[in-house]
Amino acid sequence: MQMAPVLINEYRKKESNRGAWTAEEDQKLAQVISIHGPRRWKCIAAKAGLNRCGKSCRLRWMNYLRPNIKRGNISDQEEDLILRLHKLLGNRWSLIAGRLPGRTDNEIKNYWNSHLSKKLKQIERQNSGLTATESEPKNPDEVAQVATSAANNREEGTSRANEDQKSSQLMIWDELFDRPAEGPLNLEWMSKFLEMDESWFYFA
DNA sequence: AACAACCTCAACCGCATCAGA
DNA sequence: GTCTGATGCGGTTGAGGTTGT
Repeated sequence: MQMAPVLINEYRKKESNRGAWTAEEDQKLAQVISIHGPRRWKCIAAKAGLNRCGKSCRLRWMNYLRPNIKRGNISDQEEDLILRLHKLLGNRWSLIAGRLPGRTDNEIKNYWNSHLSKKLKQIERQNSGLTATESEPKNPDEVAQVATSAANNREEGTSRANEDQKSSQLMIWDELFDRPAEGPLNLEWMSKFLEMDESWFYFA
């Protein structure tokens, strides 16, 4: 039996709450998760008395209520990292988010779609306006390097001690990132990269 | 002030994968 | 081996806010 779209929507509305979460719902959800832990989302939704599906509860927790969620603007360093990781991993947002503590895959995906994809397109357009020789990348990282040069420049204001520490860490960092450009992606390298401790990504 | 166009981001959807029965 | 429910992921949508005319 085929339902008209409007009827389907009405039916769904009666089934469960949809749309933005209220503070009350957040509170109920957080309370139940604090007792039972973040699993068995269907049960959690029922226990919290929320007229929401488990999936919706999970998403709300993962993207908003979870502790240590970092909210607010993406820093230059984070943007640099996203660009590099996206170049490496493609649209594997959860993997990228895994290397950015406190950031969610949804947040990074949104940031990419609204900011970075445009930024890259703009850079590509600029490059296409140059001569063939000028526009030819010096190495495969060029696009990301151009996009992040401003961020790197801003780092000049940091203290000397931090600079020394950064430069040594960046050498290793760059070595890791440069390696795949030399040839096909190396699985050993990839797994090494993905297992790296989060602290590698923050030089503060 | 009013409207349109654009932007941002929370939330939803469908599909794939995993784990347990 | 198969089924089923739970979970995770990436793509997409749409409401609300902002900016431009």
